[in-house]
Amino acid sequence: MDSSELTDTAEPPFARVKRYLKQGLAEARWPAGSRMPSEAQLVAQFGISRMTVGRALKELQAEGLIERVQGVGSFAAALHRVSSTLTIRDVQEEIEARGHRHRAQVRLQAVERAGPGLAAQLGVAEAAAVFHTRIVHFENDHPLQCEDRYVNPACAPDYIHADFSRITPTRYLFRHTALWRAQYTIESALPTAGEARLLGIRRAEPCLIMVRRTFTRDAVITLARLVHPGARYQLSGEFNP
Amino acid sequence: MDSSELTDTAEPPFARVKRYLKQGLAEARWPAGSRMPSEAQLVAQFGISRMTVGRALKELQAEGLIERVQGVGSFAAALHRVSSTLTIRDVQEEIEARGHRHRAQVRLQAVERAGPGLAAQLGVAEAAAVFHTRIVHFENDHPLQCEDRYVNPACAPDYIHADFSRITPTRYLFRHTALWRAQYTIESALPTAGEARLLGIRRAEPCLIMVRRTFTRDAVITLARLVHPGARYQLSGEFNP
DNA sequence: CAACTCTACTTGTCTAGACAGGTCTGAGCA
DNA sequence: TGCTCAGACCTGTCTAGACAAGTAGAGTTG
Repeated sequence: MDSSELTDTAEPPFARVKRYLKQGLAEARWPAGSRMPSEAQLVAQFGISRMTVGRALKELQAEGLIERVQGVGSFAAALHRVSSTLTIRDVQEEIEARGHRHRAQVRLQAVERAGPGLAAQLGVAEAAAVFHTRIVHFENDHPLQCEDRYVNPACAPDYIHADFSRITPTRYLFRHTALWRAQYTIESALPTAGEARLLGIRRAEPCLIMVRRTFTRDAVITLARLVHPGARYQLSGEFNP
Repeated sequence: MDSSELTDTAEPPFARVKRYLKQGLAEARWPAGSRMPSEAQLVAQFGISRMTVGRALKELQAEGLIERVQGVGSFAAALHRVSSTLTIRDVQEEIEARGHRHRAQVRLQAVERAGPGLAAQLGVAEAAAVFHTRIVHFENDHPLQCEDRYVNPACAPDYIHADFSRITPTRYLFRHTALWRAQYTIESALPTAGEARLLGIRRAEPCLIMVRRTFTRDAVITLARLVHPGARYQLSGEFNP
């Protein structure tokens, strides 16, 4: 085996340029806000074409590591915000990924008339019919999530007939609607009396609550309130430039 | 003004291809998992070069909308996970972005000896000296965050002399260290007695707690516990493919 | 029937050059 | 002094073609 080919052959040119620049950024060779080498300089330095250098820079820009301004140059980003991708997964998938058993208990599946607040949030007429489900999700027979969900019948007319002990509403809606946009908020609060009962916890136990609204291109699909016992649930993630 | 140039002139070819594919995905013209048009087909359809089509597809892949397999083809992604970028901002920046006033109260700034647990988390020797600060951040004179932070002196030797009523620790560390990686967890829990006192809330009030560790390339910079009163703080975000 | 090979198709990457459009600076002019 | 404008330099985008490498299926061989 030739010892000369450690990173040479395997790594394509654009990746070499990226690695070179990333390393320089990590070592603060180009302090935040300062000017990075121009495309032309990198072309000369690495002996490759401008398209290839451009690709490396474009990807670094997409990762938020540098900022580029047409006509001016590329600059080391002030990493004043650490960002990472927060993935909102289907609760069943999440539980099974941990190697545990998922079970869902349907506590409510009904057609209701929308009150004024709900009608506004779902973008339907007041007193219009909406679907309402309340489902408790268990991880190895411990309640993990209480899912209270309203669905716009215009987007998923058969939602009310689905069997949610077999497929989660999230999965069902992914499969039967064209998702376009989603909004969420995450907060910490106490559960309602009903939620505490369904989750088998005391009313004083703090919960991580996520409220999510998803949209098609021009309508609201669903409004969901997901309540998790604080002691059993946490979001975690990583940032790795 | 010619009415014929609505989207033609302004939109570059690669963006047109992206828009075409995105729209098809949103309309479920290519259901999740199914085969998308190949590069060659798009080249013929749009009359542009393969590099340009490739760019459009590569960006859609980076956005998680499609999956590509060399030698096989491109496929509509099963959007089983809705993901969005969770940005962890400096608390001062966040408050000022809302147009409010930020004030910090330094309650502790000391050198301590690391206990076994802390030493392991910071990657220092047991009983080594570490910096410890506890700061309360106010938004318009309401306590918003209690920040309990340990810092590895090897990464920021002058941290202990900084004036944290003028600059937040987050900002200070961004400026004086080379950030490489960060980890966080978010959970809902009750504050400790001391935290409740500092935040001026009851011990029974749920809090959103973020624990963050940041790293240089080979050492831990800092371990921070950020406690927010649940009633006053929520994370929110959006997902927009 | 099983194993192999060959071929068509796909994505991954690169080149050398081109034009467009934005920014900055300094020279020349009023 | 202050204004304008040309040139230098930068990124943004595109082209036409090339080779590499992976997959799937058809056809061939043992």
